[in-house]
Amino acid sequence: MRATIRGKILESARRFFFTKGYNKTSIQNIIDDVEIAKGTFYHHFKSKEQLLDEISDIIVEQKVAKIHRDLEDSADDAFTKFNTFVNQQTEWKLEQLDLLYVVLTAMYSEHNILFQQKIKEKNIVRYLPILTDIIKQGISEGIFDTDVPELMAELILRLSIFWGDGIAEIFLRSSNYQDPVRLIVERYNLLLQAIERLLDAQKNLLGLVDRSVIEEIINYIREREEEG
Amino acid sequence: MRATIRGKILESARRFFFTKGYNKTSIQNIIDDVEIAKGTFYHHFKSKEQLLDEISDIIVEQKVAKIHRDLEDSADDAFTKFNTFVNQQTEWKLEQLDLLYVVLTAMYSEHNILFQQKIKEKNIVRYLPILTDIIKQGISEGIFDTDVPELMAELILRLSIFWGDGIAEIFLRSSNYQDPVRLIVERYNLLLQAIERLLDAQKNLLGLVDRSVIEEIINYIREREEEG
DNA sequence: TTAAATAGACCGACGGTCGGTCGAGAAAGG
DNA sequence: CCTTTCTCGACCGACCGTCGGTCTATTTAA
Repeated sequence: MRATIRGKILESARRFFFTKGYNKTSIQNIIDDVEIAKGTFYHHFKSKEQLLDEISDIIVEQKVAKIHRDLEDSADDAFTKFNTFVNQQTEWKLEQLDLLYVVLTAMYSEHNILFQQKIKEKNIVRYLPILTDIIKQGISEGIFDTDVPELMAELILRLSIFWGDGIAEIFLRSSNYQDPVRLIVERYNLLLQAIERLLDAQKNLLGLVDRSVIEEIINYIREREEEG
Repeated sequence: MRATIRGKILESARRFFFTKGYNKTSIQNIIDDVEIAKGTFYHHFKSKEQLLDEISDIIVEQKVAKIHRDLEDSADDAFTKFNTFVNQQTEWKLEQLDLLYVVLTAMYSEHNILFQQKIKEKNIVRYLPILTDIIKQGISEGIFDTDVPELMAELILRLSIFWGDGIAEIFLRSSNYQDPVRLIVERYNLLLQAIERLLDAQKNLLGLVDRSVIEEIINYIREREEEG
């Protein structure tokens, strides 16, 4: 599949979007990289934005597929499932630590807002049923309490995503802060505490943050910055 | 101020951004409208983005100034101040009902994501100290409870803003829903309930939603849509 | 006289279009 | 069964209009 022209375009564009940003990536960049002509590109994609849509779809679908794999046939209680759900979000960051700084920089630049937004929207749509199920299970197990599980799931998703923006900003400007690790841990913990309160959770969700993980990431970013 | 070329440019651009969107508004549109030449524009603004920055500044500052006026020298308790703070956000919508549909459509189109984001960021920065003060007052009055008032204020702001996106979407697609008013009231109330839980509020913040207000807005939008 | 303001021709880069080439495989003819 | 003809669509790249932005000349006002 990746051997086809279409696949090569997607692959190349994805790399460009993640390193240069969507706006800053020109169709010319992509066709030079894949070594095809303008017309060939527009034979396969009707517009630059269609390309963006397909790529953001692929990214979200890959993540969702992994969550489903992690959760399927699980006999875990809602509390454990919730942790699986949360941890899955940070796993990628560690696996791809060498890419994280570049990706975060590109993702949160002004040239990538559309890409960012597409992924956010798709994340909400795809994660919503998963989180809703977990919350409903938690209600029936008596550890969560809310009248509107689906709406509350959406609220928590939106909060987490938008809150994540603030955390990413600290990552990116970590050299501007005295103790970025503390700030991030503080923020991360507050999010968990907030979710606890929102779900009226009977079990403690806190203590999930692995401080050393955040230190590792920050140190990595610091090194990268020193290198230039 | 509005008689100067600079003021006219800002005024014209603001109108274009709110009706056509930032991306779709060309410098040519603006200079044709104000009847000046390219060079004149670039004498006053170094880039299109600087224009966007100034306009989003103006918008946010106007709203913040009004909140400050509403809250200054107030002897109200935190609960009342919180209501003032919340209501201020919906007042504008009613005052400018004739513009609301156009503005919402433009604001939430893909051609205006940057504008949207700039305003959101500036909203957070400028509202944060105001909300923080209210929460701190509430803590000292014993009606709110949180260890980190400032962080919690930021979290609530981010949540409200991102949640507002979801509500705006329903407004815009209200003809697709059986009962958009119910959906919006439901969502609005959930936000208030969420804030209550986040602040561990001792007083009830609910019941603040004026259902008739939302009905009025929806009906107005419906009429507009029927007109074409 | 000089500095600020205004003008508009001009530039390169961009996303997107369009007429056209060309080779593989189906269809038709022997 | 082989050969010729025809059809299809992947691929090409010159070209277009639009855009944000620059530059230099001219006007205006202090």
